[in-house]
Amino acid sequence: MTPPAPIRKPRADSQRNREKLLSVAKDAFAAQGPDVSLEEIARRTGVGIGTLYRHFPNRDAIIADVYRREVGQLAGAAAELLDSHPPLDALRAWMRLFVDYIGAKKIMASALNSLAGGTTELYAASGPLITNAIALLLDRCKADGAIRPDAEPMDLMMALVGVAYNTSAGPGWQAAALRVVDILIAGIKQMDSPQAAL
Amino acid sequence: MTPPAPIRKPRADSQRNREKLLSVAKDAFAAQGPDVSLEEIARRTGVGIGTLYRHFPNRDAIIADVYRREVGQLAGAAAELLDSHPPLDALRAWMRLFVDYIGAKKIMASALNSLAGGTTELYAASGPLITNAIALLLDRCKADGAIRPDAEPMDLMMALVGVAYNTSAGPGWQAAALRVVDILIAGIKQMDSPQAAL
DNA sequence: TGATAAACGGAGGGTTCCTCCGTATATAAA
DNA sequence: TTTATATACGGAGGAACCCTCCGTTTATCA
Repeated sequence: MTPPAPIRKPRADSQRNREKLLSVAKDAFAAQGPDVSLEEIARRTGVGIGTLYRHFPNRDAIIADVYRREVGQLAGAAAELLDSHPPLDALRAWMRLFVDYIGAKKIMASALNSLAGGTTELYAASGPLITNAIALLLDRCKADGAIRPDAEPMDLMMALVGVAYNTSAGPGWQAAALRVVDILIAGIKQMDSPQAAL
Repeated sequence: MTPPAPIRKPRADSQRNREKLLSVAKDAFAAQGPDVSLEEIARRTGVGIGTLYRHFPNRDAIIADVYRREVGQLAGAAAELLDSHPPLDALRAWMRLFVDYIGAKKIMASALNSLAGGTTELYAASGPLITNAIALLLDRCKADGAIRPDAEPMDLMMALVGVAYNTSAGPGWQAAALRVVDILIAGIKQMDSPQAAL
């Protein structure tokens, strides 16, 4: 099906530029939110605006690429936590991690948010990663009988995004975020399981 | 302190235009999100861009005004529900209402979200209304012993915004939203109260 | 009916988005 | 090495948008 492999090596300058653009964009987005001027990013990177647009056809594309890796790390943490903690603890720990992580980078929150808004491309890039991570955690918890069997990954995801987004709001947000995580945990516990009484 | 009351009646055309701008803006925001062109709004309204800017010094101002009333209605519903339902039921019903209501108008979600993001003016306009509504509901529930006494209004608010924002995402979002509401309700129930067993 | 404070409208300067295309260069073949 | 060319680069430029400024119009009040 694939036509004979392309003959040429990708040009080195191209790769370099792409890399550097992503790095600059990451900082810019983190510092100024998702509305930074793309021309600004190109300028700071030291390339022409045309170069930026050749690598990333539009703003969403660059956002998606920027935070694909980050989301990957977050998703990876789920498996690690499960290795070292009982399922329910792992779930709680991961949820806190999620809130911290996303809260620190608002772009990601608005990206995850836009799950709804039509910019599906963004979600398509990283949504499944997160969903799978949550699903993994939930499945283990269910296997343990620690949580109700009808809990859906997306349910938690939706709530967490909201919490993460409002993170860093005022003083006390951190405590608030932890409280919400605990409320969610309490809410999905299996009510008639032994642990529920805790 | 106030200087002698102004002598002139406000001009009729001014009020008319302001009203019409708000109405058009409301539809435009609902249909296209918070990034609609203000010139477009002025155009559709049939006034010059200058007129729009005289009435609303910037985009945030117009958003704030547009959704101030809506939020007011939502807040009012809390009291009504409390009149006709037991506290916990009222709370659940109101939360569902919140999700539906905000979900239908993305602007409001992103406005509420921006609670965090620095655009505090937006939140200042309507945030307290919502917070008070939730506080009222929670207080009644606490008085009944139906929920844990440490539940904070903002906690629920944060989670709800996330759910609302992702509302209308894919098929099944509605069911998902209801599930999350129930998870939250379960999470804030007073565990050792009589109702908890339900 | 006039005077005038108030409101209107839109031109215009600045910024950003994204496209297009002539120029430069890294790669591969000679 | 040299040459040919596919590939990438850079930035000018048209369109849309933001918001300001100010000359013109008009609703109010005497």
